[in-house]
Amino acid sequence: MSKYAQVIIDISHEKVDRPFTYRVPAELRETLWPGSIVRVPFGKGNTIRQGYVTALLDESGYEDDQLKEIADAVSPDDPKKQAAANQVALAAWMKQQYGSTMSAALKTVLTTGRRGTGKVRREVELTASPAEAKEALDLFEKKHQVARARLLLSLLEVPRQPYSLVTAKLHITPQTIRALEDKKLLAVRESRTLRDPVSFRDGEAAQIELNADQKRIVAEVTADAAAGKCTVSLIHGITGSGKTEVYISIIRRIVESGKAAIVLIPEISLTYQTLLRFYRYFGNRVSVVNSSMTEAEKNDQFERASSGEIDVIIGPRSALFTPFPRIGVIIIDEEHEGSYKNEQMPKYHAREVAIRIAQMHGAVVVLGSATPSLAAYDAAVQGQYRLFELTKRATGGALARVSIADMREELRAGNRSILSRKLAEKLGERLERKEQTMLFLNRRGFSGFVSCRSCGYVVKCPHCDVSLSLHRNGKLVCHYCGYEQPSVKQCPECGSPYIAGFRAGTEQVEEYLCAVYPGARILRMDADTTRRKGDYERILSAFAAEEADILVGTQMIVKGHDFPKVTLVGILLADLSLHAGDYAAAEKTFQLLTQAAGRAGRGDREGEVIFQTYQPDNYAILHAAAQDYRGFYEEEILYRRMLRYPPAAHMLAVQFISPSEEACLRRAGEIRAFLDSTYPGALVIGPAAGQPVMLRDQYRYVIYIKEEKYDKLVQYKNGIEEKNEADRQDGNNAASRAVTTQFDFDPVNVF
DNA sequence: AGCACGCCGACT
DNA sequence: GTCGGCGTGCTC
Repeated sequence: MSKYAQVIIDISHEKVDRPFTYRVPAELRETLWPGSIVRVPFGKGNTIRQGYVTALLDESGYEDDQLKEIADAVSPDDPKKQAAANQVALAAWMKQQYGSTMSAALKTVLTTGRRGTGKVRREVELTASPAEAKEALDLFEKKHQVARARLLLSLLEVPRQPYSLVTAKLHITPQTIRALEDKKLLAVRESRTLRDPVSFRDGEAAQIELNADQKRIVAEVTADAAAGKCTVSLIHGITGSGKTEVYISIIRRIVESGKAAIVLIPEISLTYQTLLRFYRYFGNRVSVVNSSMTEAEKNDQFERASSGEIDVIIGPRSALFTPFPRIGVIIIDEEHEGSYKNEQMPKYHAREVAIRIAQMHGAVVVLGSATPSLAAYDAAVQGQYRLFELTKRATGGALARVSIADMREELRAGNRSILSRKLAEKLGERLERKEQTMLFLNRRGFSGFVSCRSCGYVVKCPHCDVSLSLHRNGKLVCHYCGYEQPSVKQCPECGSPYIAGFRAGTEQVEEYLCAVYPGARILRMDADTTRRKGDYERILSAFAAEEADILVGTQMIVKGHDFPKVTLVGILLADLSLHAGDYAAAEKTFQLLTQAAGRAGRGDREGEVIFQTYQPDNYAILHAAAQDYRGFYEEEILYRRMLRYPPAAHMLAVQFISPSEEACLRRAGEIRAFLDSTYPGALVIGPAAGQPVMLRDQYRYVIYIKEEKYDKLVQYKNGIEEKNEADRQDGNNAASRAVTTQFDFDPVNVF
């Protein structure tokens, strides 16, 4: 019905990345909708270009003769085009929901080479011989043709360069490239092939045996899917309870009904074994994307998906945007993982976007985890998601025995070493019995909190109830509100002088172990020892092959492989992740401890787990030791409700980034004042310094807003965007131009 | 991204 | 002067 349409032109350039208003011809008024692909005249020459309708309007705000008319619409029943249009509508939603530019949202959603016929990779290649090129270069320099000379000189150094790099970094216009192309000095190459990343195949269509609990989940989820109900199901299943079999069974039914499936897995966690399982059931109808693939390779998989060549895609976060014509189910494995939150600009959460996509396609969403995120579990408890519990190990076998070692007592007894007496004793036994041990240092989120080694007291922010972080300047700082106080010399609780920041490194642990157990074979795994590609797999498979007795590492040892010979797992300092200085520290700790505990006793022998801690009464540690998720949830949700942290409320981080600290801080203050005066009811915190305050020569400050309703936060975000725009128009506000604003809804990492 | 316009040095 | 190339700005 609408007479006007907002159209984003299909040109991937920031300068034209804004909606343009066009008149809608009468014959298209019924068929256009947001997300339609149209062809429009654009620019001085009125060249016909593809565009995406983002909104329909009744009023344009322009005179009719100022506007051009849409030429035509791309056939809306072409499934490929429809998939692309869906992606654009999704991008529009993400822009609104997460506060990014439309170009960033489109870039995320559409990936590269979206032109159908695909200019996947354009490269400029020097075709002339060096002698010819030098001759031409001399000529250009003599004629003061600086752009041509610059390009040729650069190509003499690196003969083959990406087209985009040449135009962007070298400031070369396409005309210059074309001119040199005409002179036969260079050529523009385009490459595009569809590769299949899967190099193995076996046609074995194995049968899956499901127990009653698993069958129930499959039946209920597929019934929802068949009925077109867009439900979200959370499978809370302990390690080894057979979640993958459930996923595969659900996908099989969905695929039989002619729809596609997306399986999200955390970055790097896809093991070869899991992949093999999927291939066994879906053969060449399944594909993978991962971070080690090139853009072109990933794009090929997306192409295969949109043309109906495959039904199932497995991949990280970004696999969400696979342009299947009809999606039936989206599965998110290890749903609690932090890598589902995008840290780039639109800072979206895969869970939320998956639900949105499912609504667009009439699909179901399945979340699975042994330690669900509080957000997902709370939604399930509230009745927004279906909740399924898998409490039995499908393979049988008992859970490990967990005990807690009180490090305060060790200090009292004069033991100042890294290992408690109990862990040292058990470790000795394992070495004697030729069994393996994993020692785990949960440094994730470690931010230098200060605690008392005598009584376990931790210095916290009086306003935010999170641990204060010790900074280089000796001050204790809150990550949320910026509160500062000098460090303490004596424990305010018990008066002990043994109060200090922790220094913790896997290297020190390794050295210590070498000294105490000279005969033991020790492997270390952390960021240092896994620099190069393949290091990660190599260390884990060496340990699996029993080439070492002890594996010391950070959280990266918690995931992946099964080690049947591991009968002892020691968490060296459970407190480390407990005081990360963000509200989710207890949740992350519970997850890490539970997963680490799950590493012990995967074989036929019973496993043992020891948590070392200065806070043996902490609820996250106690519930993890008891392997009681529900108990942990009940207690943690109270804390979140009390302090209005997600998921009890929502939080928006407004981040300010600028090369000038003064401008950055001033802008943060201005926005804070703007929020206080425009939205008097809003709970605004900060500004606080980013962590670290300077990154890549840019200063970073942040303010937080807490609010019950997510929609309210979106309103505040829109308000800030409008103010930025208004200040920019005024031109007299330097801060609004020199300072970039970014939004992060329900942040998972401190900024 | 691609097109027009205006500026600037080189040469009839 | 004018020719031609390069940078800049604009595109509903």
